[in-house]
Amino acid sequence: MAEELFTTNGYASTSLDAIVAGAQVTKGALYHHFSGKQALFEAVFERVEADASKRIQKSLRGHQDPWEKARAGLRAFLGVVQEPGYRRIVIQEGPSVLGYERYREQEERSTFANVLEIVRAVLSAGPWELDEAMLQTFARIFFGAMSTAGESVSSAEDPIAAATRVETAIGFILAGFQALADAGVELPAGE
Amino acid sequence: MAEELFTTNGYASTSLDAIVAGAQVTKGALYHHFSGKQALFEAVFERVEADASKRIQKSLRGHQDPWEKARAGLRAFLGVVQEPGYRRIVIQEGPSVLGYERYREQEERSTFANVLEIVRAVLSAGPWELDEAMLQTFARIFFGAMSTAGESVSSAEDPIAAATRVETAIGFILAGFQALADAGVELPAGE
DNA sequence: TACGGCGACGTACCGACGGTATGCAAAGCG
DNA sequence: CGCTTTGCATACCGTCGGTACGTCGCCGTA
Repeated sequence: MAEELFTTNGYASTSLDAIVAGAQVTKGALYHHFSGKQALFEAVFERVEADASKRIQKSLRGHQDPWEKARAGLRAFLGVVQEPGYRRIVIQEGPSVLGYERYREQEERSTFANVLEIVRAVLSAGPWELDEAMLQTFARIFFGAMSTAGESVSSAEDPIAAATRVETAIGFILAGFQALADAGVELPAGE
Repeated sequence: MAEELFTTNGYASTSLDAIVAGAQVTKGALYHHFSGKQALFEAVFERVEADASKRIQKSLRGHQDPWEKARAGLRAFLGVVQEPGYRRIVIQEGPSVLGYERYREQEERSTFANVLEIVRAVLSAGPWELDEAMLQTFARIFFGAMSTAGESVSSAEDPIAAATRVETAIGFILAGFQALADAGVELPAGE
C-alpha cells in the first residue's frame, strides 16, 4: 500500500515502481486511476485526514460543556498527531508536496474544521464579540500550536510525559481565557 | 543564486543544472563544495535562519519589560515569517527536506532559541515554578502557533490586517497569562 | 453471432535529473 | 624544478516520473 511507503520512506524516496510492486499492479493501472504521483499522494492524504477527522469528532460527542469539549478534542488531536502516518503525510510533507494552498484547502474541511468548531464553542462562552476572521485566527493559532506540539511529543524520548506537558500548557492557556472571561476583560483592540 | 530558485520553485522543482547555470559555475564545482543537493539546501537553510534570528534579536534589544519584549519579538517574528524565503525554505520545506530531526536541531539554535528566550522571560515574570521541560513545551507551542499564523498571514488577501489579528490573538493569550499571574493562579498539575 | 467501439489495464520507452568518475590546470611546497 | 594537492570542468550512468501505444475483454447493435 502506498500509505505505508509514503509514511516510512517519505514522498520523494518512494518510487512509483515500489508502489506498484507493493500493490500488485502495474504503472499503467496506476496512471489509469491517478493523474500522477502527486495525485496519488493527495488521495492518500485525504484518506488519512478523513480518518483523523472522524476520530476527533467521535471524541467530541458526549461533551456539552465547551471547556470539556476542548479538553477532549485536544486529547484526541494529540493522539492523532502522534501517529506516524498523520505526522509524516499530513504535517510534515503535506505542505511541501501539495503546496500550501492545496494543503490548506484540504485541512480546511477536515481536521482544521474540528479545531475551528472547538475554538468557536470555547470563545462563544466568553463575553467577547468576535467576528469570523478573528475566530479563524484563533483557530489557526491553536491548530499550529497543537500540530507543532504533536511533532515534538511524538519525537520526545518520553512521549506520554511530553503529551501531558502539552495538555498542561494548553490547559493553562485556556485557564487564562477563563480568567479573562470571569474578569470581564475585553478583547484588546487591534491597532 | 540557489536561494531564489529554492524560494520560487521549491526544492524538488529546482534542478542542480538550473542552480549551477544561475550561479555561473559547473556541477563539478558545486559538488566540490557541497556533498549533494540536500547539503546545499541545508546551507541555504542555515543562512536564511541566521538572518531571521539576527533580525529578531535586534528587535529585542531596547526592551527591558518582558511583556514589551514579547510583543516586539512577536512583531519581528511575524515580519520574518512573511518573507517568501523564510516561509518556503524554513517553514514549508525545511521539515520534509531535512527531516524533522535535523530541522529541529537547526531551529533549536536560532529562531526557536529566540522564542524560548522570550517565553522564559515572560513566564519568569509570573509566580509559577516551571522546569526546563515545561518552558520548552510552552516555547514549542508558541513557536508552532506563530509559524502557522505567519503562513496564514502571508497568504491572506490582506496580510496587514491578518497580522494585526494575529497580534491581537497572541496578545489576548498573553493577557490571560497576566490575569492568571495577578490572580496568583497555580499551574494546573499534569495528571 | 459477427463486429465495432470503448474502457481497463500492461509494456516498452523517453527525457530529465541527481550523482559520480575522471581529467586537468594552477597553486603550494620541498 | 618536480611532485603533490586543491579546485574545478566534463562526460557519463542509473533511476525515476511520465507517456505512447498495444492488447484484452466486455457490451451494445445489427
